[in-house]
Amino acid sequence: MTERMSDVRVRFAPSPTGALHIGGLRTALYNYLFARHHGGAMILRIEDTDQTRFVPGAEDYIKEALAWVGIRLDEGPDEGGPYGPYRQSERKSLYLDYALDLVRKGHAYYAFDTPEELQAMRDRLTAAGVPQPQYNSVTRVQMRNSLTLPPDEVERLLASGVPYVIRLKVPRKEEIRLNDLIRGWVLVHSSQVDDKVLMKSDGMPTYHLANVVDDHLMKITHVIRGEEWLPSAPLHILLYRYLGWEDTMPQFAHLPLLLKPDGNGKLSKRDADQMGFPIFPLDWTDPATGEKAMGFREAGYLPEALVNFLAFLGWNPGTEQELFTLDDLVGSFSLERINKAGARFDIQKAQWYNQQYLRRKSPEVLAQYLLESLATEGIECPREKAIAIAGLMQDRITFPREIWEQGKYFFRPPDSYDEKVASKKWNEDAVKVISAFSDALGKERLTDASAIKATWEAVASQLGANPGKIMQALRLAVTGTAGGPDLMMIMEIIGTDEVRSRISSALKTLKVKVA
RNA sequence: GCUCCGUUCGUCUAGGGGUUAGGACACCAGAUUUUCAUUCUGGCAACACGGGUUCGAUUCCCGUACGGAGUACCA
Repeated sequence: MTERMSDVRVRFAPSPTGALHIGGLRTALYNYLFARHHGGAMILRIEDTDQTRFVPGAEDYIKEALAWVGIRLDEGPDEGGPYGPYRQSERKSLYLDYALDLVRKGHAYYAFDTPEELQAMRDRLTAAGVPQPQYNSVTRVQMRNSLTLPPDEVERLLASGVPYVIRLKVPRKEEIRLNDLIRGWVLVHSSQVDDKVLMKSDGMPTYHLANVVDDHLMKITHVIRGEEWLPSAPLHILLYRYLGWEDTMPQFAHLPLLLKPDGNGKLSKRDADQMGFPIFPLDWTDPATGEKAMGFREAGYLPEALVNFLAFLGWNPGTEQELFTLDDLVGSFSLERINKAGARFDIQKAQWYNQQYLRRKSPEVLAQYLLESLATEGIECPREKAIAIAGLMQDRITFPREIWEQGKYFFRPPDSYDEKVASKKWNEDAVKVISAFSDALGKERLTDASAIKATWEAVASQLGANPGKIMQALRLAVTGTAGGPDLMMIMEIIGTDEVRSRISSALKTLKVKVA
């Protein structure tokens, strides 16, 4: 199954126009899972045919994001491979021949219309009541192209170097069928498809041509991409047919979209900003505007949690198992179990996954996160101590940084005290026992939690108090807060001298409530 | 508008002609914990609507509604 080599070849083909969207990451993930499950190849192809939208750094960002979540590439711009280059801009010279081949066969034609002329056509038709004017089998006869112009005029224009595009000549009446692996048979009438531009006037191919040519040349067997491509899939079918590649055409699988958490529509950066969660895998700063966006990595999400969460947005194994590592997913994945309907993005589920994977980490690994937080705070801490703290905090946190955020008292005396607890628990009894406890600590040199606990209980019972009842007051004095891990362990870690100093401060600061 | 795609608890989903419609997240309650968190137990909560087909439909078919995508010399 997973180890067998096969001829399955899939590709993830993003456009380097900015940070990789989380939906794009999921598409990459599904491609990867499918490839690995079948022992096939995973290819990265950069689709940078739009020079106006190119964003420096975007390609590196994409690669780093894929690497972060554990998606390994078999072929790509960096990996190389037998079908390179893997950047479309570097394949530019390839595409024109295929477009010309289509022209020769009568399936494509030159069009010389200027943007103004196109706009005029649309305006005219809109005014005449056509809601969405298209350049197609009926309108092309009124435009300036090699189907309407005399041949010698076409020759002259081509030779004169005026800008032109090559358009696909879509038949007027034809049914185009597509057997989508997720949706089944999809039927589209060719009258709904317009004469798409194949070659732009700058000499670059459009997505449609480049995509089909490259998928064919790279021997792609399965095209797994977002549902937004479904409407143009019939066009691609036509292209394969006219290019003579229908026999080896890849199979298509159009993935359901990731939707906004509430409301409706595609998940967007704006939603993420408003609701305070990331939408990009890694932090991203737009080089043009300087605008920053938060990443899942920097927000404290573990890659295995993101992967598990993303995989389950639109796919499930059909069992009740919820936790899947990347390798588990590779083993269980199948296109048949992908849903048809779009999935709302629920960040709470992502947080739950994060918690689960955080629990599974060793305290040693978690301590590393703590040490990083401490370094930025300028606090030094022995590794052993960090490990002990990480172990205590492990199952009460959702993000690694919370070890520090919720456990500052391990390193600093409280700068304030929880008022609710103070007013409820800081009473004469408590003060009496806590002072006596502090004195007792001063006489002995206790270094472990159980000895400290024994002392606490002894002092309390000597004074006729219930050690449990006034424990909260002690916790308040030592940590300033109401919650946290076992107090005795906390005191062991910070040491009894520090405990005594904190008790003394608390005794001075906190007022005893007069009954 | 038009074309295509979709619709099971609030969310992610399982299921599938006869089920007490299952799980997870979230939420609520109880237990445990000196506290918080964890953990455990329990609870709330769904087949969009209308027609068919059928002994029987949430499941199949057709409509309707609602939602999504596409409709560029962007991908």
